[in-house]
Amino acid sequence: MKVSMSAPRGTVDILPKDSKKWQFVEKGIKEICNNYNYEEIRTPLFEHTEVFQRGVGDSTDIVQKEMYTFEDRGGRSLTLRPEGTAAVSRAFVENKLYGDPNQPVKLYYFAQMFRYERPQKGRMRQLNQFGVEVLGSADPAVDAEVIDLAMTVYKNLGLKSLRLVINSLGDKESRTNHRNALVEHFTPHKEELCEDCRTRLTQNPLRVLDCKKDREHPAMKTAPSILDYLNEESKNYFEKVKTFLTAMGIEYIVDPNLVRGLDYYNHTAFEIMSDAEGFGAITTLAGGGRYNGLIEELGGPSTPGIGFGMGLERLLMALEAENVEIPIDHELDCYLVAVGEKTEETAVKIVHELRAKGIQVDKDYQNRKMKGQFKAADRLQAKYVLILGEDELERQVVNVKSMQTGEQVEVPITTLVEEMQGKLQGGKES
RNA sequence: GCGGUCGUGGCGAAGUGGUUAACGCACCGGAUUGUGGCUCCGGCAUUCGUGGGUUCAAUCCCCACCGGUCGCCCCA
Repeated sequence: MKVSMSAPRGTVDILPKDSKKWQFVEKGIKEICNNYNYEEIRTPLFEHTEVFQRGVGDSTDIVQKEMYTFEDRGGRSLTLRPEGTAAVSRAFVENKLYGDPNQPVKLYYFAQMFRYERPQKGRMRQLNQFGVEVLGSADPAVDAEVIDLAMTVYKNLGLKSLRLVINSLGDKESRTNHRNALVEHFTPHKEELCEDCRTRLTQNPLRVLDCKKDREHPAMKTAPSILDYLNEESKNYFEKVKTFLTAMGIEYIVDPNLVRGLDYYNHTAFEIMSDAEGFGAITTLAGGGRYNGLIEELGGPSTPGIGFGMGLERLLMALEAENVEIPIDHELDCYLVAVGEKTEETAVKIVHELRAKGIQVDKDYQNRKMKGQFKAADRLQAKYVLILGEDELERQVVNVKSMQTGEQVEVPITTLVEEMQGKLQGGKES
C-alpha cells in the first residue's frame, strides 16, 4: 500500500518555480539562434547503438562506460543519446541534407542527454543541452561564428566570468605525426604513468596529455605539443580562426593540452569555462569542435562539420553563481472570489469569458471561505479581485477590487470583460 | 567504479536508550456571521530513509541496503 517512489538517480524534476527560469533561458537562446540564422532540429531520444559507437568512438569514456544501452523487443541494441553531434549527423546523412541548396546547414537543438555516471554537482544522468551543428563548410569563419554564438548566449544572459579556451588538433596528417611523436616520447616512461595512461598510450595517446594524475610528471612538460606538429594547412586554418575571433573582440586562451574526449574532433577544439566563485569542481559550461570526418564515418559524403554542446543546468548554475537576476513574472491579472453555491455556475462562466479574451484569471477550487479566497488572491499577487456573492448574483454585477489601492467598484456582468480589458490595458501603459 | 558526509512533518531545524518527538516558516480554521497583507487563539509527525540485529525498551547503539550531497575519474 505504501509505496515510496523517487525519481531515478541522477534525474530531477524541474518544478514550476524553476521551469520559469528554463523558459527564460531557452527563449533567449532561441532568439540568438534566429539572429544567426540557425534552425531547429529534433532527433529521436534514442538511436541504434552503432551510431554512437562509430560516431563518438569506441575508445571514449562515453561509449565505454557511460551509455544507457538496452535491447528492444525486436532484439535491436538501442542507446539513449549521450551527446548530440553523432545523432544530428546521422539525421543529416539519412535525410540527405547535404543536398539542400542552403549550405552550410546550420542547426541547433535543445535535447536531453543521458550518461550513466555518479551524480554530483553539475553532473546528472539526464542532462539538458543546447547545441549547434554547422555542416557543409570548412571555412574557419564558421568556427569563429559558432564560438561567437556560444559566447553571445552567455554574455546576453549576463555572465561575465567566462574563459574561452581553444586549441587545434590539426588535420589527419598532423594528428598522425603528432600521435607518433607522443608514443615515442612517452613509451620510455610508460611504467611511471598511471594505469589509465598506459592504455591510452596505445589506444588514444592524445588523451595522455589530458590526464590529471600524471600532470606533474616531468615527461608531461616536455611532451610534444600538437601545435608544433600542425602542417601548413592546419596552421593557417587555426591562425584564421584566431584572427576572426580577435576581429569580433572575443578573447581566448590557447591551451595545447585541450584535447576533448571524443574521437571525432579535428582542427578547432574549444571549451568555455566559468571562473565564478562557488561553482564546485565543475567549470566547463560548453565544449565543442570541428569534426570533418564524421559524416563520412556515418555513411554520408565527405562533409566538414563543427558544433558544440552547452550544458543548460550548468548555465543555470553559472547564472546563480554570478547572481544574475532572472526576471520572472509572478503576477495574476484577476482572481475571482465567489461565495455561495448558487454563484458557481456564473463564476465558471465569467472566468471562461475573461480567459477567452486573453485575461489571466483564476478562482478558488478548495471551497474556501471568502477570507481564505482573498488570502489566495494575495498570495498569487492578483492585481484585481472580482467578487461574486449571492448579493451580486441577484443584481447581475460583480465587485471589482484593486488589490493595490483597495478601491472597489461595481460592474455589471455584461460589461465586465470590456471593463477589465480597459483596466488592465491602462495599467500596463502607465 | 572509488572516497568523505548526511537522511526527523510541505520546508527549515532541535532532540533523547524508556510510557506526550521542541521550535520556526508555510498551510487550514476561529476572533472579524461577505473582503487580503498586521495581531491574537487553535489545528497540523500513531512517527524520526528502508530492512535486519543488540536490548525488557531504539528515532537515538550495530550491520546492510537505498537515496541525497560533495569530491576523484571524465566531461555538459
